[in-house]
Amino acid sequence: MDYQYREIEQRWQKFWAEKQTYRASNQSTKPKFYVLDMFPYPSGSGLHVGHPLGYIATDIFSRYKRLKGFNVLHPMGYDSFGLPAEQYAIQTGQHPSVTTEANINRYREQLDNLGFSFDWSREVRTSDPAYYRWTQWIFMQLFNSWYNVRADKAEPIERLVAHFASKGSVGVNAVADEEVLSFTAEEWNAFSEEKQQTELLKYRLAYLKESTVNWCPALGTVLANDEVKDGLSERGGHPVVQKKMMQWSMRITAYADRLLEGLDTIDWPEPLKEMQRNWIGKSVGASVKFSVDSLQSSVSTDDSELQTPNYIEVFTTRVDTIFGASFLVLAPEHEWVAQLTTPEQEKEVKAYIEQTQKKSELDRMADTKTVSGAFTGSYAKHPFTGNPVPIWIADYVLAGYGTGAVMGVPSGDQRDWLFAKHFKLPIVQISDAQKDLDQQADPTKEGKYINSDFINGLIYQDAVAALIAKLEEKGQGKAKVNFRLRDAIFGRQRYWGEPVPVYFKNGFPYLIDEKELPLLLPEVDKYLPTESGEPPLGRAKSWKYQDQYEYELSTMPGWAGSSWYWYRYMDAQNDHEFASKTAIDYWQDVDLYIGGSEHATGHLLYSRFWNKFLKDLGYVKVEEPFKKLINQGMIQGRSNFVYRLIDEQGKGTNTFVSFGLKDQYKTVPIHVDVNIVEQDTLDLEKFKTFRPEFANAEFILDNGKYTCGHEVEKMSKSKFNVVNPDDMVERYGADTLRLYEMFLGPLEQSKPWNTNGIEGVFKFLRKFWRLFHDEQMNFAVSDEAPNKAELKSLHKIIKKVEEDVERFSFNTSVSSFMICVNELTDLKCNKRQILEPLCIVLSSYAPHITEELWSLLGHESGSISYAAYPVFHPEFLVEDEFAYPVSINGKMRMNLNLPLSLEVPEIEKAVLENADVQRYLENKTPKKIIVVKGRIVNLVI
RNA sequence: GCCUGGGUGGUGGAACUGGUAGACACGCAGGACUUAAAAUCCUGUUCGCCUUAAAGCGAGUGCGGGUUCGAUUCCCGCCCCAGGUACCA
Repeated sequence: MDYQYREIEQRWQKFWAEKQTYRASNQSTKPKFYVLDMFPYPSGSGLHVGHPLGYIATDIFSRYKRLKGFNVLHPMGYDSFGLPAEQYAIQTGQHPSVTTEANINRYREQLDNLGFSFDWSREVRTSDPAYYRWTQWIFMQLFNSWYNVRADKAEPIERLVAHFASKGSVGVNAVADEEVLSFTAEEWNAFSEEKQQTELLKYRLAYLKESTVNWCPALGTVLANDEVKDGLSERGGHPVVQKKMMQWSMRITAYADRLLEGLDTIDWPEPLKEMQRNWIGKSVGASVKFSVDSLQSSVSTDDSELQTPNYIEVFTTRVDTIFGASFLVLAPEHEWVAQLTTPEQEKEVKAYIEQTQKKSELDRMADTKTVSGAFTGSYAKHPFTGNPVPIWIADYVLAGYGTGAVMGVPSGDQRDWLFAKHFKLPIVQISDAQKDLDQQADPTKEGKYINSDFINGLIYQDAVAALIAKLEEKGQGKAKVNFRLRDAIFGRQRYWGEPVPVYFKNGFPYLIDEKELPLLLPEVDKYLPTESGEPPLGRAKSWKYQDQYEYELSTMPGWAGSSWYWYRYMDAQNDHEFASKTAIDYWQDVDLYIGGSEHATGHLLYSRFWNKFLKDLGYVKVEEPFKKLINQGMIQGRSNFVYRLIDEQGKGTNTFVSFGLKDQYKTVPIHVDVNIVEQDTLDLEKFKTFRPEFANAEFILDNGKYTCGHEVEKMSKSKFNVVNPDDMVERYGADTLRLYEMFLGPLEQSKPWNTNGIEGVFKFLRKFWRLFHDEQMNFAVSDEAPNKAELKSLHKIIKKVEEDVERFSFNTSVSSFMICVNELTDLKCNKRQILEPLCIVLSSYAPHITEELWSLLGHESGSISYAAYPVFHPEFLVEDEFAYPVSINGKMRMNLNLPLSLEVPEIEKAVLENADVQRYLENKTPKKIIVVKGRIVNLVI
């Protein structure tokens, strides 16, 4: 029989499903290996050919590890809460669960088509109540926890309450809101419940607080920082504005340091780690107080808590440059600008503030060249010299970072330098190593300090230490670490998400009882906000706790469900816990995680955060959940174009010009469906039916055919460049598609999809199939003993695939398979002792064809999936002769066959005696002869 | 600007620790089989020069330099492409 890929593939897919071949057990004597894919959001458009790239890689790896004797966990599921289903529901009235279900079924069909070895008994869906019940449960743990800095971990809130009740707020070192109260134990115990709850909320890891949020009016919801790109929403590209709202947040900042340090312990791509480092944005420096007399005197208020202090606090990473500070700059939004502005400067300052307010966020970011600012008229006092330092405002200082105020050191910072030049402020040299200060700032840390009072003559480290000590002594500052990372907003004013398991009593949030989980998403009549602007859950009838207390109306953000899902796979059916202790103890962490780099500062950061939290509470074992991570490259689309001739009026005609001739005419390019183009040649008949307007199309051909132009773009329906994996499977089979996607190039690299090369891989599989068959296509395998050449071929591939898979170089394996099959074809090898192990080696890449041949080889009951990977024997690769490349002056001239047993002097002799070598030498004696045994010979004349 | 990758034939790419650059495919050209097509197989294919041919010569891994017997690989300077990021003090 010829290679009937469709029939073979469907039969084995059914076999695997029925026999549950890939079901993993939580108990095994084998070592464990956990291979995870980033689970997909099941979108309405289904999978295109780019989506399975990572899944194919993980599947090859999983299958390989099974052959190597590992107990492999390789699960799949769906991140099924999210915006698109809800937007669709708003438009059609269709319940999101209905569309989601339909999309999932479609995804499943497409995934099954590719022969993945997923353990589907562990499937998870984040929108399933049996799943989100545990997302809600984790939220409750976060609400019930605080971060103890001394222990450097999260602890139950009861421990904090106990501390307050016995010792008051003294001795508490927590990551908390800024404005926490100081109180004694007696005071705490005398607080009303409301006051106690208000105070505790400032410590909880999941907390409700009025904060400035990214509000997206078009989507009617708030967004997390990572969901906003350049002032627009990541989904849909709608404008986002800043707004103050009561919002649920997650105190991820408590974990900033651990999130940063953890990066050094995990095997992730460097760019990804760098992105997380930048996102966390740790700056080590100092905060320094510059006293301002005018501040205190200008304010009079009785409430001591609200009293304006008599200083401006700045954050700097270069406290060593403090003697070069010739001015202070505040953000225009800084809260004391009005109080600092003198009557004479009022007009100027007001005008400047107005001017900056007019600039949009985008303009302000884009325009970094123009120097602007205004003088407030006030002066601060330099903490060491006591000299007056003028206070300015300028929009290059951001209100949201640090303290919203900086000290201007023009000799050390380029922005300060430009500012000083522009406004003619003094530029003071502070180090003997600084150069060309009339040209630019010189931020060097080398050299010794000058013009710097008591640090004169010191080097950088000593100066910083001396300054910090002095600042602390004077109470004018301290060493400080600043983070860019902000707490993550956790509520979304949307319907299709996990309800927050919280109700309100007297305006204070309380958790529902754990026994009442899951808190089910209620039915609503419409998926829109209420008339009064409440989130959609406000429409639900009798949506009240114990029929009297209002539930929280926001739902959780998309990242909630994906921040712990890898644990659910370990024990997906558990009704009592999110996963049992035994399961977590066994599987521990993810050994290999593959997915896109777009999740760098979202999912991958939140997941690490929740994981660390769960570890603090003792629920999980490891500090980092994903040991090794690989970003697969994006598969871009490759669009094809036809060129429509346009007439004098510039109107499109009915004639289309082939690519090679288009420059001779006036034409416009039009996207054409890549599925009616082969090797860039257009199928003219199919084109006429592509769109009704093309029915009578005429063509100007080039060499009798119509050649299309092409361009690399994002794969999308509107560009007609979407290639569906189902079509590929139909035409070439899943094994071919799997091999081809790997053959395309290195996994991490982004590349355009191009179907052109797939034939080569298809041919390879058929050639492989023919090794097992005679001329009449009857299965024919001999039991003859293999010869040396055959064994060499086999053992080369055994070794190569082992090495390639371990370093995720899947593309080179495919080439090597081709070489191996080409060699065996030339040797006319049909020997069982060669072909049987070869089948095993290839089975992780092409599971269907190898499974079929495996059964034809007589393994009728068992699947090849659990065969043992063949053992590599180096002796079969040993050669006794080697074709030495002989170079003259580094240029390769010839090959010389010599026995490998020869030692260096013998090789030298043999080479020099060779007639061809002599011809090149032209009777000269070489100055030098380099011989590397088994490698090369180089003669220098 | 900064950070991280990367730049190799007509195309995708290979060359893992410095040792025969272009493996393996696609495409293209030519040929075999066939009434024909498909399928399959064979030969050639980095560029340039020379030659009837065999062979030979020269150049060549973004550009310019360096180290080395020998550099796609290491070092210095520059250019370009992709991704990330930003008045972060």
